[in-house]
Amino acid sequence: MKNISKEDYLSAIYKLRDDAGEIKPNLIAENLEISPAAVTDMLKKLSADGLVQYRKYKGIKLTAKGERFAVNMIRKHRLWETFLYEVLKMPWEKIHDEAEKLEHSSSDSLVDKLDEFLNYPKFDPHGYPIPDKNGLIPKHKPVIALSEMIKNDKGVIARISDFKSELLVYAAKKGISIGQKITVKDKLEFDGSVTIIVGINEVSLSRKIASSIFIILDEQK
Amino acid sequence: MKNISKEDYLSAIYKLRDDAGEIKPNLIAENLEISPAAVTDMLKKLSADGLVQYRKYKGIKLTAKGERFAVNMIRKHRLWETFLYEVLKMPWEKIHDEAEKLEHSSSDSLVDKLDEFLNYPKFDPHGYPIPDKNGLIPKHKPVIALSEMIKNDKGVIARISDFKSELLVYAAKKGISIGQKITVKDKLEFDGSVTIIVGINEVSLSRKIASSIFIILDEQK
DNA sequence: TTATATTTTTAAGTGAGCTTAAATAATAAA
DNA sequence: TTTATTATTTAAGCTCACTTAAAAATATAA
Repeated sequence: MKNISKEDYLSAIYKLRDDAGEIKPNLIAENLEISPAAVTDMLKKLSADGLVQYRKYKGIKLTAKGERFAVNMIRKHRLWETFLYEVLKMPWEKIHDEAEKLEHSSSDSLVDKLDEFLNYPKFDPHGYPIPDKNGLIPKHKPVIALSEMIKNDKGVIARISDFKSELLVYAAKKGISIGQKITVKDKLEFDGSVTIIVGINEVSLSRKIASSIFIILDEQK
Repeated sequence: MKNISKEDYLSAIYKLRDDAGEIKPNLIAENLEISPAAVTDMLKKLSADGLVQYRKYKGIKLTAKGERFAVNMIRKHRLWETFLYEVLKMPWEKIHDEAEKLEHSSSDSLVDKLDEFLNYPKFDPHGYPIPDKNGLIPKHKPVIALSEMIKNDKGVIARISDFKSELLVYAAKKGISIGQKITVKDKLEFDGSVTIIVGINEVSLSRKIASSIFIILDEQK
């Protein structure tokens, strides 16, 4: 496995697949910003390598081997993000793209050393769990998208999608960060936007943004 | 400049060029382990990009722009080596190859942060100088290859070539490391091998190995 | 100086991962 | 169920950094 490109496909499949563990070629194409034809091509190769289960026109699934590769890439990615943020103090919104490159350029043994140096962190700076060297993924308490919460719900911010760095800059500006307590003050059915109280601030967020922020709900009394 | 391959050519030219700053295509080909034809191809592209001065059948030189790129790559390489060795405690002989990959996958701003975190080191673990962010290269006291020393010469080990990891493992086993004091006990003209005293040990080294170890000579009394 | 050897360049071709365009299969709507 | 729409695959072709083999230039030796 010397190939950056295959690694990207496996990570993408892992991250984008549905609850049944399946995914359609188109979704991969959109996500990696390449043509569907390129995806078909690569799926044949990944299938030949025993990394995905692929039959023409059917949903695609990772094999156990493909899953191990994908989890390992995600481990590398999240450890590098943690390092860049916690140790090098790089800006929050830049670490995703840098880690994206580094994950392809570091051996397992290097990443294990990094894990040790960071003292085996369980979550990355965006709140995503970091698989350990055996592929075990730490469990959060269950989270719910902010967009799914209703008026007067309270909770703690657990995860913010790192897909768009814009979002991260915006969130930081509004005082939204992992571990913050929030309360839903209002929700508009009309456009799905929510108003929350975070710290001393009141912040309104569009449905799209709210669906990228995940919350651990407070226990019900 | 998104291209790993061009970066490799520039670093190689920088490292291998002669005292006049020139290099022959063949040397690049040998070093990168590719065909001379591939080198000709790439030289045309590098020349078109204004990175090397190239005319058919003539010696090759870096332009000022090419030099800046090369020095920047070397800065990245040596900072990553320092990090891997000093911080992650990776084995000495592995850091070169890991850094080789990382140097292509890290932005200037990431590497500047790394430099800061490492507290602006001046030399890497093999004793090579680390260019600063402006491309300035720290000066050692002048060094001489161990193979050039004569009987009874004394000095301090300043640099060990990191080209072959085998050499590094061997050197470590013999107690040879940066900063150690040595004395040349004997030198055989016959095969160029030298016997040195390092710490409490007496070690014999072939001419080839001795030519990869560089020494700061003691001041003459 | 001429002959020989070596180095470098040119020419033609390869594989990987992409592209666009056309063909085919699956899905959704009438 | 038929038709229209959308998703996927096939086919042909591109670019990049390489390869091998042959041709041309340069360097070395007789």
